[in-house]
Amino acid sequence: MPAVQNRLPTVERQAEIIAAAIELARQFSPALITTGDIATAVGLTQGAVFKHFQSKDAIWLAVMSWVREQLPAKLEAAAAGADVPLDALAAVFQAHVDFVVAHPGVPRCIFHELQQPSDSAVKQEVRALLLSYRKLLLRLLAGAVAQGKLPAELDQDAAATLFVGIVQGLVMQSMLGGNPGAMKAQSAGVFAIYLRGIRGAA
Amino acid sequence: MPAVQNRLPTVERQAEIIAAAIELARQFSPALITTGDIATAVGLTQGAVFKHFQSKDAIWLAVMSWVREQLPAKLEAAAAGADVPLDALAAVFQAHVDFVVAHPGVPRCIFHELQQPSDSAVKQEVRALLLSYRKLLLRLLAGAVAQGKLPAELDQDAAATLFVGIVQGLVMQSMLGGNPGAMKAQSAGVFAIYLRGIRGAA
DNA sequence: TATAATGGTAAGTATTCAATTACTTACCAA
DNA sequence: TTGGTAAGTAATTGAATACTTACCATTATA
Repeated sequence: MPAVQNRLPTVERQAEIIAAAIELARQFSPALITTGDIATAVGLTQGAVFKHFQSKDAIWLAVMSWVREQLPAKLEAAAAGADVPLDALAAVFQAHVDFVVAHPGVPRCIFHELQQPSDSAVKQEVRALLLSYRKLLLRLLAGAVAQGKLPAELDQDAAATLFVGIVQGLVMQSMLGGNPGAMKAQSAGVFAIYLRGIRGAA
Repeated sequence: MPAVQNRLPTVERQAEIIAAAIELARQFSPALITTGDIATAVGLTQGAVFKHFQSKDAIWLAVMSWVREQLPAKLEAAAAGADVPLDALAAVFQAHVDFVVAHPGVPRCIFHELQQPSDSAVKQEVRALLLSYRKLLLRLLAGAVAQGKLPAELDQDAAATLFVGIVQGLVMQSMLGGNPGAMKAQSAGVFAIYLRGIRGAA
């Protein structure tokens, strides 16, 4: 019967819950995060969570929606800030690394969703995210080829796949070590090799 | 009530359980695989599983031990079959892709373990696996540099990180599509870019 | 200022799942 | 044959966990 101090409108509370879920995912596997964990992180009782989300799944869906609204915007902004396509590629790479370092829980959520075999709404959100990522990369790669900065024989599909793979691989290896900050240290050297790879004549 | 037809010694039953767990992980997230699932896959009752493993965790530990005994052997064999270090690198890459295509459940188990933040015995097994992988790669890279096949200025650490990342990235993207076979199609183009990247002058 | 909606609590429900227990059956060596 | 051990079953236990319900306090509004 302690009176409620912090009564918040649903929209704000939802944002808090989403942030808490991402923050929890920094430390724990999303599979192990319970609605109770989220509730205490926000400072509510477990039941109160369901005043703002219909189900636990809806929370993760909202998390992915948040990512899908944040990350592409930052990547596009990074790309837009560069003059030539190759610089844009580097900027996008850096922006992605920065985002992951800032929100280490996000890749864990993505991995977690990818594990589900069924085509849940959440997984479709993830798929749409990676698809738009690929599209951005292909645009930049094609632009560089058009400007003669990359060889015309370049396998652009493979180059895009490799780009995404590099980031994902870095994330994975940083998760192994436990410190997402280590990503930044390795990212420069790794990207340099990538650049040489796509620039070198076929 | 039904008489037991198939009574097996623990060692064989353990092998069956390990195989069943890996096979189940092909379809379902390891987080969702229950001891009951494993039991019915093997054709036992749930309780019987615990005649062969002390805990559920012990099963996943055994799975990773199996991987740690299979995969490095195949990679080493692939490396040994090549004459020059650069061919060995390509062979190792191919062997790894083949292994993952043959056992798609394995990367899922690895991802799942990496999600656990604590230093469980299983995670240490994973860490040891990737460490020995890196060691093999660095050996091959250094060998190629010594023979003048790769530039002396090459950032070998970054090259090893990137190599592992490529495979992991491919796995991840194939999991997204749902068909692990797609990995093979992309692997050649991607590896070609990698090769150019490490071969190109710094 | 009365009232309805909202956001919260506390307690409960149904279910799932790892692990245990009590007991049975197959196998093997003496 | 027999007795011990290993490998199995069926049933149960206890702890989590997602979600619900009954109720209460705050807030906004008519």
